[in-house]
Amino acid sequence: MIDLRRLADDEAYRAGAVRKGANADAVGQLLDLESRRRSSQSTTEELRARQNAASKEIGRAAPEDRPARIEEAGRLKDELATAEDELRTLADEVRELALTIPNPAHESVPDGGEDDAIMVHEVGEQTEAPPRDHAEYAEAMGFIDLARGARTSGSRFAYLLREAALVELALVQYAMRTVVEAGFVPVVPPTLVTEDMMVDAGFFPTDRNQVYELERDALHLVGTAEVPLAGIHRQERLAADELPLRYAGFSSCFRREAGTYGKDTRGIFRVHQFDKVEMFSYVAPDDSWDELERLRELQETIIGGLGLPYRVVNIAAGDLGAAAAKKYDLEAWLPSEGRYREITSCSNYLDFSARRLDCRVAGAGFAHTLNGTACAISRTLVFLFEHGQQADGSWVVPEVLRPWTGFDVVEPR
RNA sequence: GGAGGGAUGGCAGAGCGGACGAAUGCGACGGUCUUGAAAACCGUUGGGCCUCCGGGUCCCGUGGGUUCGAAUCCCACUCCCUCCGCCA
Repeated sequence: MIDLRRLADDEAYRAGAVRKGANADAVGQLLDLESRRRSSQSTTEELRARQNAASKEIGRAAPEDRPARIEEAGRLKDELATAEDELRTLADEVRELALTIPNPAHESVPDGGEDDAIMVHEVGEQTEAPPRDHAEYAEAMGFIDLARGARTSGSRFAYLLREAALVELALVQYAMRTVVEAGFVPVVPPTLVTEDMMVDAGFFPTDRNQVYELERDALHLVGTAEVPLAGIHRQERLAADELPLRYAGFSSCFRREAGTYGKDTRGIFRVHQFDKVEMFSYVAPDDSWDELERLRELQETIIGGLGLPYRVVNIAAGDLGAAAAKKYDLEAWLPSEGRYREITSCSNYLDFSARRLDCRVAGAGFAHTLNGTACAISRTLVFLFEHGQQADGSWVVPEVLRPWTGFDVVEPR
């Protein structure tokens, strides 16, 4: 949720919102509504004060004086009801509009859209395309079965089989261990959440059509563990000395991928269901920019540790999600496409999400929240399938995963 | 799925239409006393929002309702506990 007071007072903040794609007219309309709401609140509270005082006097008054006083208080009550209706209407309008205003981009975020990200740095070599892309190779190896996945659940669902299923589990262990050693509390969170939780975590109303909904039970399948991790300290007051609080959630993730028809249709690059280890930090307001760099470094440790070449990019304002003030993507090199593709990302939400979550730091306003991917398993497998392919068709397991897989190489089939 | 019981301040727990933002105890903080500590005694001790900075307002699980007035009465919902059934 946008900081309305700051939106009114701070020109740079307002400009940051517009850089993110907020409609300047909508911002103006919102500020106007909010100022009317405030004045309506003052009027209403003044009326209520009079009504409260009148009622209290009745309790003190002599019995014979009461009827007249009750009548007078009744008149005030009607007047108050009108003012309350007006206030409620204004408050609803403010809230509805405020939810559509994105978190302003930080000054270090470049202008523009998808193609305007700035490269921060690059690690490893851009290798040549392997004989087979990940989809073809993984099907040939019996690692994934897309046809049967489609028969069971429709397009963009896959079976993960044989050694690949074990590698998936190894990736979970590897990512989880790395972040737990960095101080994150391991969590297996709920993956079905309420409507309120979706709103407070910042996904509704903006990303509603990406989310699977269980209408009968009024629950939603999360697209990322970020949602339930954001819920851990919802409506809580955190002590400054217990911060930062860092959590690593392992969960399945469900995404409708509406509007992506025809995009990334091969293999398991983009699927409706996948597993992911997600990092989430609650920090004091002054610490969030340092924390963003820390998340990025951890991601580099994890992706670099797997031996994947990658680069880090600073995402442009127009390509940021509503809640992010800044976002880094780690893009790994995908040999079959001859380009870098997103493998993880991390964002600083500042107090944007915490305001909706009503998560505060005692004496320091709202907490700042950040999140980042530790490892999105299916997506990571795509890269590992391509980079691990050998000339003889065998597939080599990254060294860091071997303690969990129990095998080093898978012979060609 | 069925039947009961419950939800009040950091915690425990009273209050069940009128000076209740809320007794009391514990805890925490400050002070007196003490070489220091404990004990004892005294005092302080939730938060949100608005503000013409005087103050005002809202919060006793949540949302409605009754009333001049609700922690207290009514309705709905949520969560927790106990028992029965079912189940991984």
